[in-house]
Parts: sequence; structure tokens; C-alpha cells
Amino acid sequence: MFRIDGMSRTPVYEQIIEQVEKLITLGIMSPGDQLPSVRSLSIELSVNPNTIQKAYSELDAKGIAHSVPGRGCFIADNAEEILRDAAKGNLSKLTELVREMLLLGVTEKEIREAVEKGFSSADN
Amino acid sequence: MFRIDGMSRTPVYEQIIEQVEKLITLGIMSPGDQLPSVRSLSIELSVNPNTIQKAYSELDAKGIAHSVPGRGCFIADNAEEILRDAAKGNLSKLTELVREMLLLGVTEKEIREAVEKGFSSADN
DNA sequence: TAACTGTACTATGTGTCTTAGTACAGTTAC
DNA sequence: GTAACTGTACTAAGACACATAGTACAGTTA
Repeated sequence: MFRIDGMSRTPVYEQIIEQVEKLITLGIMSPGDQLPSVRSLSIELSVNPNTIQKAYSELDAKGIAHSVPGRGCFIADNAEEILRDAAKGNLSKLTELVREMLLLGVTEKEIREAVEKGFSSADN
Repeated sequence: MFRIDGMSRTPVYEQIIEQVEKLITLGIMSPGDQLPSVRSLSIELSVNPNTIQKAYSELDAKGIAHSVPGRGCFIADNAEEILRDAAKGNLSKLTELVREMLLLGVTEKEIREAVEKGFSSADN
């Protein structure tokens, strides 16, 4: 369910956060669903429990998951809403990316094609 | 001419690389132009000379600049071409960004607006 | 010759990420 | 109640990248 790239420059705990968010985005995990326990996931990924805990506590701080001592870590009710709002905040990032590519000499046509390609593909 | 954000998570040497690339992209610096010397820029930015050297040597490795011992560091003849090719390689990144935002519930209309905004703005 | 240029090297400090180990408290099923 | 799970907290240590500090050498230029 989770996969860690040890060669990546992004920290393991961030990779876990991203993957949890992706699972929610894709509808594979839904509000109320329980995430793997800190210990079991640490074994599955051959990673220290502290690293998993750090990921979960950040997901909790973001409001995406909710940790309950003794019970587990669960996807929050409004997880999709939070992720959607965060994505909307990234619209400006999209604008800047387009502008930079344009400045670098990428044609408007090439950019439009890349965008349409994003619209047409629904699979991961 | 250069500005460093000490609060940023991106290393200083990478910020310098990005800014050199941006100056070339914007046409402020052109092939043959000399970059500030390692020592003078290190003083200007209150940064260690080694940090500047690291940035310059990476620009050299990328083919964007060319360092000549005793003379200085100069923008390479084909710097724009290299940057343009690199930008084209990022078209897939653009596609993925669009796809992700779509999955997260951002509307197609919002995405198109952000893209058009990038097209229409020419100022930095 | 003097003042600049890039380059190379060692040593050190710092911060983040990760691991390791231990401990405590809440929950659940038997 | 007990055993086995859950999250949480804490200290200690190692690894690594980034940056600093200082020195030194060779090439270029006026």
C-alpha cells in the first residue's frame, strides 16, 4: 500500500504524507478509514516507528487524519475538503509554471497540449 | 542583482543557480557576459566563497556557464538552448500537476483560468 | 609586480532526518 | 483482570547535506 523511495531527496515522513493524501484523493481511502498502525507500517516499510509517527502527527496537524491514543489513526471527515482547498492554493503555482516555461521558449501550443493531456488522463 | 532567502528550505547555492538561470531567461544576462567573481558575490550576499563556487561549478557542469581560471565565470554560448530543453522536459510535470489538481476537485475552469493568466502576464 | 580570477583542500559547526531504545497511558478482546 | 494492541513522549546517537573558516596554488590582467 505504501512505497518508499530511499534515493529520493524528500524525507521518508513526507513521502508517507504524500501517499496518504494520494490514497484519499484517489478514493482508495475514505473518512473514517484506519491507517496502518505506527508499528506495523514501520515494519512493512523497514523504517523507524518514530518516522511513521512524525508523518501521522503532521497529518493530524493538517487536519487530514485524526490520531486517537489506544485506537489508531483515522482519516478525518473533511480530509477531501482540506486537500481540495490546498490544491486551489496551488493554482498560482500553476500560473507561475506556465509563465516560466513561456519565458524559457516553450511554445504556447506545447503548453496547451500538456495541459489537455492532463485533462484527458484519468488513470494514475 | 542577486538576493538570498535565508528562511527558504532550498540551499543557498541552488538559489544562486536559479537566479542566474532566471537572469538568462529574462535576457538580462547573455552569452559571454561575466558573472560576479566568487569572492565579490560572496561578500555581496554575506555568504561563504565556497558556497558561490559550488553554484558556479554546477552551472558549469550543466553547460550553462563556463569557468576560466584566472579570468572568471561566463555565460555559455548555448545557455538559452540548454534552459529551453530543460523546460521542455518539464512539460510532463505540468501534465501531472493538472491531473492531480483535477483529482483533488479543482474545476477544469479554474485550471484553465490559471493557465491563461500565465499566458497573459509577461512581467516578472 | 600587484591585484585580480577560479580551484582545491582540510577542518569545523549546524540543522534535519533517521534510528534505537525505553516508557507510559488508553483501548479492545478474551 | 489480563494480554495485546493502539498512540505518545522522551533521550541519545549516527548520518548526511549545507555552510563556514582558513589556507594555498595557479592562471590572467593591467
